[in-house]
Amino acid sequence: MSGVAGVNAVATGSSYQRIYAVVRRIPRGRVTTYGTVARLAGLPGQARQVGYALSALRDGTSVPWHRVINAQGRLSLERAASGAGLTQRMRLEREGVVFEGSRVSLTRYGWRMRGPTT
DNA sequence: CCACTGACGAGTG
DNA sequence: GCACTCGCCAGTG
Repeated sequence: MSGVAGVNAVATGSSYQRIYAVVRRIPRGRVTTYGTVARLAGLPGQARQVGYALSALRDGTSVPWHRVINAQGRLSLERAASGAGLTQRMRLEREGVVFEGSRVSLTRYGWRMRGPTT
């Protein structure tokens, strides 16, 4: 089971738990970028690590991973052949998030809006 | 130890 | 909007 280190790291003091803790704080109907999660988790500049941590999650997790998208406002999983991107989009739309084509307006749905005032 | 890859980000042309 | 480069960290061969 050492597929991916940290899957069970929930019991240890890994950075993973910090990342999950931040993701759990994302309000419903709102989205956040990997970079933001990384920064709030105390791992500035390690957006990649966030994606790595989220990839370790499995079905049935209590972490709302679908609210985490990339800085382009697009789903990093949209390219995934597993079809996970569709699941993510479906869950977001169900929370009221509207897609503009294949993109979400971070200015409007981004958590902790730092964009210009609409 | 080195090379490659990966749910990323920011900068440049 | 798209393609390319560099930076970051961890896992794997």
